[in-house]
Amino acid sequence: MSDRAAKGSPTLEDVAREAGVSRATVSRVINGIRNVDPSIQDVVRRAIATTGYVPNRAARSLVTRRADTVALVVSGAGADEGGEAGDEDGPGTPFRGQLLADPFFGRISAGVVDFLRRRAMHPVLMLADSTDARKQVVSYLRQGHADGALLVSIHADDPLPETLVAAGVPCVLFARPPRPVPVSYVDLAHRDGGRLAADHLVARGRQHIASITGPLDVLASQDRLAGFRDALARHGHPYVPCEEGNFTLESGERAMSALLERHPEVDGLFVANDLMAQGALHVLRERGRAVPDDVAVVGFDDSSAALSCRPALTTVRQPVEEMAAEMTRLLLERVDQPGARPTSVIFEPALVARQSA
Amino acid sequence: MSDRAAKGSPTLEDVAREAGVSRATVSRVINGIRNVDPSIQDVVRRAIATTGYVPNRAARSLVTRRADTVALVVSGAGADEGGEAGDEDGPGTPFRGQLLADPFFGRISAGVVDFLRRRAMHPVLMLADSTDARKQVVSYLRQGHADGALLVSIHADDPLPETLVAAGVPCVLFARPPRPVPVSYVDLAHRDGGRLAADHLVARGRQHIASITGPLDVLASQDRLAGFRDALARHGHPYVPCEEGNFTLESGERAMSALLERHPEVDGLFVANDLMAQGALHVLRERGRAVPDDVAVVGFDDSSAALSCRPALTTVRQPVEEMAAEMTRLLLERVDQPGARPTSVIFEPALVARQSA
DNA sequence: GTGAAAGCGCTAACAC
DNA sequence: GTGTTAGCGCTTTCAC
Repeated sequence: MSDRAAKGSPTLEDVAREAGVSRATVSRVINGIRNVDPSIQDVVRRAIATTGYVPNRAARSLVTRRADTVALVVSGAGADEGGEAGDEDGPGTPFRGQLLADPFFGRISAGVVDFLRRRAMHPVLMLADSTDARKQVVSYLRQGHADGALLVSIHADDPLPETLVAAGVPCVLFARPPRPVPVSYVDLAHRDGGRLAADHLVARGRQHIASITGPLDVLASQDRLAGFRDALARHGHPYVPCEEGNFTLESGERAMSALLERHPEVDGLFVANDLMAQGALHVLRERGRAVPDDVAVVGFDDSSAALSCRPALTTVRQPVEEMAAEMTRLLLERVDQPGARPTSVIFEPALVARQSA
Repeated sequence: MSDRAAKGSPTLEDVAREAGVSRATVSRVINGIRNVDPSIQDVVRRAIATTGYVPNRAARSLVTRRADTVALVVSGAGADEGGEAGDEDGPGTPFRGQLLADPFFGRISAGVVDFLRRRAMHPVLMLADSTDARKQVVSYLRQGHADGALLVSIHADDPLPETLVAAGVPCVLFARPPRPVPVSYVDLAHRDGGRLAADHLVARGRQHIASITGPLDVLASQDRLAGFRDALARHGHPYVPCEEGNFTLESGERAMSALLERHPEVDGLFVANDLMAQGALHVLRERGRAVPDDVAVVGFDDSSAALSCRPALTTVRQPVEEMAAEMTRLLLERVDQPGARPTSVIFEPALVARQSA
């Protein structure tokens, strides 16, 4: 209601004068410090209301040395082209927006935003997809505009985690870093996810089980496959035909075609993410293989793609929003106690049974 | 490299001492103000390098009264449940993350981030999906943490545009507000989009043309339909069977079923967004109607859904990233000259021909 | 062309 | 329990 465009918004001083107390007292009331007489609290609160006072963040930050803001950094390697973020905008179109347009990242943001706003905080969105952009991120953080960084790394060879840690910036990663870095992270028990998929396919009576994996230089892909293989071995399946994809729909189609060529007998399939699974479904339909009757398909992520497929995808759910919330909690904790040693929190996946398997 | 965790990072004072000049001079060099002897500039720059100085944003903001940050606000009405943001996470699951997980919103973020970072700025992400959250947004902006707001409104009855304008917060909307508000916005020429779809279907020789519309309380839906109808009328089609959806996949399926029931003769279809079109495709396939031979389908948006469909969707492309970039440009302009009167910038859609029509 | 000095609005010792 | 006071690090007149 009050006019922000006016000469100047009211300051602590104004409120203090109005209330007939000192700035310090007003400050105490605002910051919820006890030691203030209830009746005076009332007077102050009334003065705040009548003046329309709003604290100035810059002034506060200057003295508290806190921005009360965190950065949400989506980070790739030198070039572009997303991995898990492989929601392509067109064949061969290395579209810049790719990373952010990925619903997977959207789920992360959702978890972060939802957690932060309870603390009246909000994330600053940053894209670090080039050397330059990475420098910008570091400089931005060093300027103190944010108290720390939530880092979602797309590429295995992303240098940002190390850079940030070296610069002394508090940060928490969304997944275990490929190279060991003394930093906190949240992650999924990807192996367990693979096991879940294997158990489900076996329970469905599948005999010829194969997999379309993610890029094998990504830890998550390796782990999903390893868990899947181990569980199958335990069920008496010593060998799992595999085809490597890169998390995009097109790569799922390619991998499915290749797999069908080499192993036409396949009747059970684990695909390392939903988007590739959707591609696999396309190819199976073209080839006249019924899903789930001829081939049972299990995806991974439980993304929106899983729901928009027909048949709807049975898939391994990552609790991405919860993971993101926990990542945020860890960061805030770390900002409060910069000394503490890094921790990790691992989440369990769950199988979501739909029509495809 | 320098240790941020150390006692305190270097200040202007430190640099000044190192360079043997005054704070003012260092400040001038940093802010690129002339009137500084080139040789002294060099000395200062060297001092900056050796001290590892980084300006403190809070201190700067305090005196410039600029945050050099903008807010990107995704705003719904009281409850949740997205319109254009209808990328549902499950039938009947009013998932909070919905809005942010929508690739449409992702494209907007991408455009915004991409534009801002050239100015070394980054957006603060805020979700305003409840009365409380809306208050938080206003308060946050009034605290001066951001210089203005980019507003992406999902619902027709969103009160935020008016609130923000009334509070004197510079802002720019992503689409024309339903109720007249003196505020700048960018938008698409939705009517032209409808016309594009109509012309294309007619050119493909379709005789029985129908439409699945978006929610008709949304201006964009109305305009897309109006443009579509007008163009068809010009081609001698006086009547267009319609079914209303709500931008979700499921609603597309429902609408398609209803349409097929009432108008089995349909051979051409315009769907107001790609996600509903994907749903329509599912139903058509179930019913044994070949696309595009039996029924030609044109979508809207050119989202990732259009590419993940089979057949791939012919659709009307919105240049969302460019629109978002322009929206950002308008906001920055407005922040610089708060007096200027509002403007609007309307973008033209383009037909992207793929397999479905 | 450069320096000195006055704040920006707030918090946090420290006195009382 | 409350007021006084000293800055936080920066920009920006205003002298020189």
